[in-house]
Amino acid sequence: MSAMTKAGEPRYRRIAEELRTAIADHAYGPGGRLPSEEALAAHYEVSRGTIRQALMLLRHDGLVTSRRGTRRVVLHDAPVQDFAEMQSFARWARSIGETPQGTVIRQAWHPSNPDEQHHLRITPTTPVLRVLRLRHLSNRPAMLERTTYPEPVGAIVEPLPPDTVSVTEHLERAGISVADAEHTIDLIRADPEDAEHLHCAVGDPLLRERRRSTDPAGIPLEWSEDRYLPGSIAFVVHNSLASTPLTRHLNS
Amino acid sequence: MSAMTKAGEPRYRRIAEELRTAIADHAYGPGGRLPSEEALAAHYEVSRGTIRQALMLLRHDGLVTSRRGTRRVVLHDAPVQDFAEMQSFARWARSIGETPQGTVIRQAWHPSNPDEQHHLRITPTTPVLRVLRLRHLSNRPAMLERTTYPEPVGAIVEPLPPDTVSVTEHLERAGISVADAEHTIDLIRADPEDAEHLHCAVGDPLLRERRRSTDPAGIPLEWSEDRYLPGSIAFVVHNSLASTPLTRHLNS
DNA sequence: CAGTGGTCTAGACCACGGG
DNA sequence: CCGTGGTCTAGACCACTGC
Repeated sequence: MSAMTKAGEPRYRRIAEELRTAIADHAYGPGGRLPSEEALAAHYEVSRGTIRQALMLLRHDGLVTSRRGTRRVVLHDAPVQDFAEMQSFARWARSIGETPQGTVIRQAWHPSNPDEQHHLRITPTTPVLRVLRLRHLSNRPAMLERTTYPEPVGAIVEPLPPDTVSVTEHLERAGISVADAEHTIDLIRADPEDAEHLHCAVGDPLLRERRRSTDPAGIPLEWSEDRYLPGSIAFVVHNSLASTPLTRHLNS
Repeated sequence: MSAMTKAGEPRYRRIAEELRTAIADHAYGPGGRLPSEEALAAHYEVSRGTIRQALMLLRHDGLVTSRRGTRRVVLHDAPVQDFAEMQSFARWARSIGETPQGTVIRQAWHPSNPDEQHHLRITPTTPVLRVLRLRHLSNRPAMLERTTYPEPVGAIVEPLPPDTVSVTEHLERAGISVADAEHTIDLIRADPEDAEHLHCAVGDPLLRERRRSTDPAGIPLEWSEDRYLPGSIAFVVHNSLASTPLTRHLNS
């Protein structure tokens, strides 16, 4: 929504946007049927292939079904949350009407440990920047973030003011953008450090999200372990036969 | 791996499978570069479009990168877990070498409550089948599952023996298959019923997964709330600019 | 049976990366 | 500058759904 449709955007993305809006405006459903691909192609004056690309986006977002033989069916209303919002705590907070804050508690360069070497795919000799950051949601502590950056990214993060609200947005301005991320979600107990900063008791349960982000070339940009106070957050995943990004693992 | 390449499978899927195997055999990387689309098209004797469909699959699984201007780069080794395994507790358990078990504790038809009506998209008058099921992993209690089925599915589930290991597989045999699912993951405290069956204390933290599954036409097949003992499980999500199924929500 | 989405082809041009 | 992937076209045939 908002931002005028950018001219530089590929045609199929703009069409997907229009369809999203139409669906959000209940032009078809839910439960309603979309026009056929043929009809959409005629309407937008593009080839069927382009329409299919647009529909693929809606499909992966769980907005419409797709079955051979039948018109596409509109599912529930749009969740409308994008990659940028998942990637950035600050952006997410703003999108739900909360005020994000961040405070760096500790930050220093260290020789990387084996765990970091594995996740960031670096060699043992390389130093990394470790940052401990407390995140607030509208003045209440919500999450404690332990992030490790490899050298080039760390060099950009290090000089930022300790109360920087969005590190991600600074990195983007520096030309560093995230293309992929892998998240592991489980439950953990607060250690003394967690307890101190999140104002909870040692041993209290926390929701843990470990995350590795990579750039478009597949080079790791950060390895982070975030611990959320319970009650403040839930993670929502959509998956389908078409794309299955969610897996279940034994905690080891 | 294993199963002979089915002839009925579309060409691009078979190619994706071959590429997966090649990657798993470290034919290129990790860090290595895939042949160009042009070269792959020539090798498999298909058009570039078909190759791109195959590569799209690997892309969504986070197996390879893709950037204009450069060859695709192989990322980490294959996670190899598919939709079927995420959808079925029994299949997942077997895939990690554990023995799954299930016991129905309670099962009965009820008039649907507003929550169920919303998630299953049914009218207030429709009855639903509520099932309380305890899941074991190699003889240890691992998860307590509260599932609600709408009428047609419930009618199939009801007569199953209480110790049925895989309900999903029975449904498939009856021609009912899941195409989409939405999962919400958060943290919750054990209530007396949880505590009794999971052999934990009331108030102990549990990892909760709420799930709605729908069939290819978008019709809800089940609404379930699963509570896992901590330490036994983690959820892993992969997302990218290309597809973002993961979102973060305020718990309300 | 007609209509629809799934697969596939053989081209084309462009935007970007890296030498 | 060249090679690469990203976008797009205009066709074709098939598999399936639902009448």
